[in-house]
Amino acid sequence: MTKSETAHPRHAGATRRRILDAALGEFSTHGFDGARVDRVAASAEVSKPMIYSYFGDKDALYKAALKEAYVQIRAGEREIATEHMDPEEAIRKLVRFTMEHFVQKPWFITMLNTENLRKGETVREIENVVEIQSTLIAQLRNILERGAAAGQFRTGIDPAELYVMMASLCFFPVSNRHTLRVVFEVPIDAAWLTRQAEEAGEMLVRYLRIDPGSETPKQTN
Amino acid sequence: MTKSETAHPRHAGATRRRILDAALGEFSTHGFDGARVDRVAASAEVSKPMIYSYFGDKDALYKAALKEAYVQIRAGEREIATEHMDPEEAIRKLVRFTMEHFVQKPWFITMLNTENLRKGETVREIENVVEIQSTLIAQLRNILERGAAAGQFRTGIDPAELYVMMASLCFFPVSNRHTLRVVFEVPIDAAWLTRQAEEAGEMLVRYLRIDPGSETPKQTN
Amino acid sequence: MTKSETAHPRHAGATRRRILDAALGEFSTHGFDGARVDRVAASAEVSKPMIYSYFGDKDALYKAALKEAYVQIRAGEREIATEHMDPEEAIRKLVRFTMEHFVQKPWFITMLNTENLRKGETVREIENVVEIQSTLIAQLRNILERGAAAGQFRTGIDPAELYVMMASLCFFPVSNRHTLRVVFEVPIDAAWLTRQAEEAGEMLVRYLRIDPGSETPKQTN
Amino acid sequence: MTKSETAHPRHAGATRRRILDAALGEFSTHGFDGARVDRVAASAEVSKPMIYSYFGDKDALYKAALKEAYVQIRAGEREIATEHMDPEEAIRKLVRFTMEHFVQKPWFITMLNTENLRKGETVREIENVVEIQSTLIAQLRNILERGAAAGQFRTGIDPAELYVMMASLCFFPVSNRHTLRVVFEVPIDAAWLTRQAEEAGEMLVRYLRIDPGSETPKQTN
DNA sequence: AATGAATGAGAATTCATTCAT
DNA sequence: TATGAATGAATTCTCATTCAT
Repeated sequence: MTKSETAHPRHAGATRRRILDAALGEFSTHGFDGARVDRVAASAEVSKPMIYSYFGDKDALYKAALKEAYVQIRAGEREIATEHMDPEEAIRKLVRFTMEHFVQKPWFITMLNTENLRKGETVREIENVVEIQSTLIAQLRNILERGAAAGQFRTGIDPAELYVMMASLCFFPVSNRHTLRVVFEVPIDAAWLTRQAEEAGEMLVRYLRIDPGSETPKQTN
Repeated sequence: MTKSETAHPRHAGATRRRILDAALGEFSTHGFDGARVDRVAASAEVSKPMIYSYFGDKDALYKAALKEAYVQIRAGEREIATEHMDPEEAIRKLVRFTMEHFVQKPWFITMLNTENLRKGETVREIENVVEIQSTLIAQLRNILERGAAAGQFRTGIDPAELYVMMASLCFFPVSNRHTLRVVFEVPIDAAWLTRQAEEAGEMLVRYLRIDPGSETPKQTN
Repeated sequence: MTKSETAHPRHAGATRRRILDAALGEFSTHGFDGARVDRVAASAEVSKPMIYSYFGDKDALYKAALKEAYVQIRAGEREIATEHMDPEEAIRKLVRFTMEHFVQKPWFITMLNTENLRKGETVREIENVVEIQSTLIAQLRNILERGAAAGQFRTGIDPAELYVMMASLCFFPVSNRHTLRVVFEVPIDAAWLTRQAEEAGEMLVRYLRIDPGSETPKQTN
Repeated sequence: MTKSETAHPRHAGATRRRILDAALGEFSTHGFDGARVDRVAASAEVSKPMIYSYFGDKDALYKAALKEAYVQIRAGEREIATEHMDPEEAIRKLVRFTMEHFVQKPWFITMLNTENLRKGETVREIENVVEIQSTLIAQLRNILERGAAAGQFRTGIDPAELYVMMASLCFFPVSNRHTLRVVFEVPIDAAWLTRQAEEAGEMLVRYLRIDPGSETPKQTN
């Protein structure tokens, strides 16, 4: 279905980049079916045939844009350094960072939503997806280990699951801000989200901390 | 249902229902732009002109489906009764319930994502949306008050914000299960989600509990 | 690739017919790749979507037109009756008829040429092609048998092969009239073709007649 | 080759040849409208602008390819020598040769079909087409004269018309082999065509031979 | 002489929507 | 109330052709 994204290895320069950026903007704004190749062309200031020449077809363009979304996000993630911070502080920092990331790069969230609506059909086809995996998980593992070693954190916490929790707390309010605003009249803006990130940090830290009374969380079920 | 805002309020009954159900299925499966009026007609076993006669146009059909999504979800929420439970246990129950809700009615999540991609343009137009607002928030308020009164929970927690946190923890792993599965190789299935709900409950309870050492969360930033 | 030509069993009437006739005209005039769906629509006086609704896609339309070409030709062939004629005369009549057929229905020749350029990919897909097989072969078989019984014709002649010879002699000068006219300055017109048919009849008859001197044709190879 | 009528007569040599061969292959395989300049370029291993530089445009390229088809075919025809053969044998040899020619150079047949679909618009424009006229006609004239002089053949046979008959018998089964195979289940392969050529030779010879009984063919119509 | 990059003008196909009955 | 038939306006994708170097 989708042609290779390396169909034109000779094409290198700026044109491909411009198309890719425009495509990322278009797909993240309108979803796959709502995206228009015409608009990508206009926005990239190239003719439509160039898009087909560089990328093959709409599916392939989408695939390239999706991969680009991951690549850009992961590139940003590589910036934060938490290795030498106090574990609790490191967790809070990661949450803040994640929230900011989602707020400042809203296309990432919409790309993920779009791709999940498509049941992940396209991510699956991206080679090396696993390799571009979040570095946050690695950082979380490190923090968890250091926190446990220092007697601050519980043991047995899976970093991937913790990552999902952290991402959840940041993703949802950003992703759903429009409906939340209307339906619950929650005034979601930058300040609200910043505050939410702090609370999420607090929540995660409390979740990780060794319970003064009992080492194992009591099961009330 | 109160007097409907649809174009042809004269229509009622089973046909309208079938169309609405079909539309909800279609929009939630394919998003707004990916949805096909033909498929709605086929799935509802009516002719296309009927849809136009009953609902006006695709936008109006979408609006009706979106409202229906909220209505159905809220109807489900009215079932849970937590008023007489232990506050901690009530929180856990609410989380479990929310997760199950999202898992069993996946169309709700995709409708919300679709609507947020559209920047909430349509929810805004739905009359009485605020009225169909989650009863969960009311329940949370009650639980928080009872917990605080009992000396178990901290005070000053906004129920709406707590609701967002709870929803976040349940929504994200379900909504993003396809990409999470591929990118992080997290084996998201029913069992995983159930476990995640338990952990989310634990997390929320710990977040709410009065901290033995310090009443107010320390700000390390 | 090609959708079923019975996609719209409810569509019956004149519209389908008009499209089919227009398509036959278009494909036979321009070949498959030169044919334009727009022109078919204009010529049939319907909108393009109707064509897609009735036939599926260009391939399927072509398939229907090709089948129609065979059907129409075979229908014409059913008219000639040679059963009770003198065998030699019957042969001559068949040749004359075939030539006239090709001259008066030139779309048949171009459809065959078009289909052969496509290596018969599409005829192969037409159900019951063999059944719409030329009735001429049956007639030839009958004539050959009667001629042989009457001691006029040689035996051992394969009717299909004889049919190919007869068709060859009529097909080629019509099919290639434009190039023949230019390259060999042969003035191919109705009269010329009529005369050619007479000569072809003579040729076939002489080919079939029992050789006065030797029963078996001498092999000089 | 005499001074070419192509747009850029300055070009010559191997590159032009490669393009021409590629074009002949492309046009004969796909027809005019189905032919792709890209494929010609790829197959000739030159860039597309080269093609335009050498030949002008697609029409001109087609024209050159068509002329080339005739030139190559006529070049082949010059090889056979029948001047000193027994007239009957010469006829048989010519038929065999023609059939082989068509079988081994199938691009000729498809080029002719393509050009006839275009109503000979392009042959007409080729300068000197008449000069590259089949040498077979000259040979046939010679054979007919010798045969008549020897009392073997009838007189009054037009060599051009005889050529058309001979060509018909060889052209049609090759040109239409795909449809014949499917529709009449005639197993057309090399052996079948060879046999057909023998029968065609027999047919032509019988057609030409002086009829012992009646000199002039009887007209029964 | 040669080509990588680029595009205008189509061409097939789709889809929300309406007409006629 | 109900629908089979029909279409205008896109939308994706292609292709002959040219530009710039």
